[in-house]
Amino acid sequence: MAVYMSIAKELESEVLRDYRPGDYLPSESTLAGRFAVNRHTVRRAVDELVSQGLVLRQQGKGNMVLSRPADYLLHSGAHYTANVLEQGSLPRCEVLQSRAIKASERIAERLGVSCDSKIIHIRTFRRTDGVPRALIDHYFADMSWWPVLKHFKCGSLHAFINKEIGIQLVRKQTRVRAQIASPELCRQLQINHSIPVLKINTINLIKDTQIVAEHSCSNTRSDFVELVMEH
Amino acid sequence: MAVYMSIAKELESEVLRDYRPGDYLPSESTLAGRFAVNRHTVRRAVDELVSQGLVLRQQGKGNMVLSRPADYLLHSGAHYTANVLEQGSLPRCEVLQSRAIKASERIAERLGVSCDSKIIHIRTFRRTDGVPRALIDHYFADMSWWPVLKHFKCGSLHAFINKEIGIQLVRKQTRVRAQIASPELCRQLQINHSIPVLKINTINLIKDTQIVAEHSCSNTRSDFVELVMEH
DNA sequence: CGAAATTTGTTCGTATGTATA
DNA sequence: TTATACATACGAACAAATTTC
Repeated sequence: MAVYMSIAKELESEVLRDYRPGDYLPSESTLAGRFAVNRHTVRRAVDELVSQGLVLRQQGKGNMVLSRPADYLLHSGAHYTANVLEQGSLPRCEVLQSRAIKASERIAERLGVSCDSKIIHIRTFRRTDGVPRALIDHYFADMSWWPVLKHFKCGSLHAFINKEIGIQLVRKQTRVRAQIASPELCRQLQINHSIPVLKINTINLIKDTQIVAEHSCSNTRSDFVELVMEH
Repeated sequence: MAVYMSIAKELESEVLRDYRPGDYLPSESTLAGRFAVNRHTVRRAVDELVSQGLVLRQQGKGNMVLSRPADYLLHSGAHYTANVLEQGSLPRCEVLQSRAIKASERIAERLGVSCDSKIIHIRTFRRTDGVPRALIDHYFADMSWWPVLKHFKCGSLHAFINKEIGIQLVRKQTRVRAQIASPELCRQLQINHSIPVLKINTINLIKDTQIVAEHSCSNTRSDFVELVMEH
């Protein structure tokens, strides 16, 4: 095995055993001295920890140990299980943004409206137990809902629509993919860049019709969440 | 901007414009000559493409351009979409391993059998267009299927069961989560460690009964797969 | 089949730049 | 301002995997 790999493994086990989130590793020069290798070799080892999401590099400052990444959490069996159908219907969420916008090409296609049509965009944020869990963009095709929807502040969005507009939404399609989180999303979800996010896109119809009423796009951190579908 | 970054961007645009999946980049030495930098610098640039999932490093062989990765594909709308229902039913897969084993605690629970029961384990591997796509472990509760199942070599597993045993399997439950790929999985799926894998677990019943016949666990590379569910 | 050439992978050494304390 | 720590870049050498002859 390459020298840097064995150093990486040693550092990893030390970090897991002796360090707490927020602690700093010894400087790269110090580690190079300790392992009697060139600093490049230590850097390559630390690279491994960084790509595992265990450590954050900060120029001029040091290499900080992060809170436990995906792998460790998932094996703890303590993660949260979410039903894919519940997007938009969960009671606990807060509105980050609520506005009328012009539909982008992609959104317009999904909603089945013409490009540059005015649509409603509501961005919500969900946490459970104080932990940021998901950031969801909801798009609604029918601008006549705006006077009502703009007053939605928190709670269950679909329940709000049902109560205030008298319309029930049903899921037509769900698309799921996974990506590494963008820097912006990392900040918002308070995760390390190495933790994947589940991108869950839905299309919702007005019940008993084929009319597309809503398109939602969620970014859900994958380190605590497992999607469940009963067929 | 760092030199390696500008080289990375130049290479990225060239790859997207002039290369097709399976093509090889010029050797690192050649690129170093062309850009008049040290080979380390070119390597660092190629690292960027690798971590984007655009290029695959192969020692002794070269740096291969992969089929379009997440970002590009997702925006082009041209990426591969997989229906979550098709796990086990797709025609193209090869068997890596086929054996009778004792059920682990976790698997036994999912299959609804007692711990240490003998069960069937079949590991299959799926590629499309020559690109590794998923590695799937299938577990079957009924050992009486073994004399038949051990002869399954390739094709569609569920079609094989239907034909040879006369039993149709239907999906009961699907669970999806995302993780960073383990080093072993990286090798098998030929992906970089920074690309997440979708872990898709299913429970399948014998049609028209509540008997659990199969539990499958797939590891699917997420850089060009999107799961689609029609409700 | 085996040796040589090619290509990527690792490690050292050295130097300089940039961010932070 | 100075010292520390990480970031980038060059050069050299050898190892390991693959292809070519």
